[in-house]
Amino acid sequence: MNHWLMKSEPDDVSVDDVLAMKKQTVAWYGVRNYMARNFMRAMKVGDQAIFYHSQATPPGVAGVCKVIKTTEPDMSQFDPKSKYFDAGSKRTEPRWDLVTVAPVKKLAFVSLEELRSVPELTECRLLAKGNRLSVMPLTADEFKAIVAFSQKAGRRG
DNA sequence: GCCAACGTTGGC
DNA sequence: GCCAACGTTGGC
Repeated sequence: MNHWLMKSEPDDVSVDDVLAMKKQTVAWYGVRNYMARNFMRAMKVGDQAIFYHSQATPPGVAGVCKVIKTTEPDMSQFDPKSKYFDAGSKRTEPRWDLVTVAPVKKLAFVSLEELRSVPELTECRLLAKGNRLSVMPLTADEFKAIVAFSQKAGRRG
């Protein structure tokens, strides 16, 4: 099983629904970066992903989800009304894919600032200056360290 | 709102 | 194929 970190903006309603466990599944549409897309293509059913909120105050991790369906074409790329529309993508040769995820658990929130204090994460791309990648792999150690830090933070209150 | 980082585009 | 200009992301 592989581990991942997936970013979303918290004003994306479907994402809040996941964290609130209101939705059973969420199609992870809107990824428009080739590297992030390629990481999604490498995902397998059962892989777990840390749920990260970017553009939030503060930004940080808020939950764990798992892949329940591997990549398929992201249909929003063909919708001229969508902000994710890509005029250059052909239906016969879709450029962008999505995976479908389901919530596993909500985590006690860990801010980006706190993540910087986790020793296992010093090499993690998430913490690199200027990082913009919205989907990235984590090592098992990095994944475990984030969850453990959150559990510690949760007990601390 | 600002700015650093960096991916993408387009002229050549 | 290079690279400058441009656009977007994301932290602050």
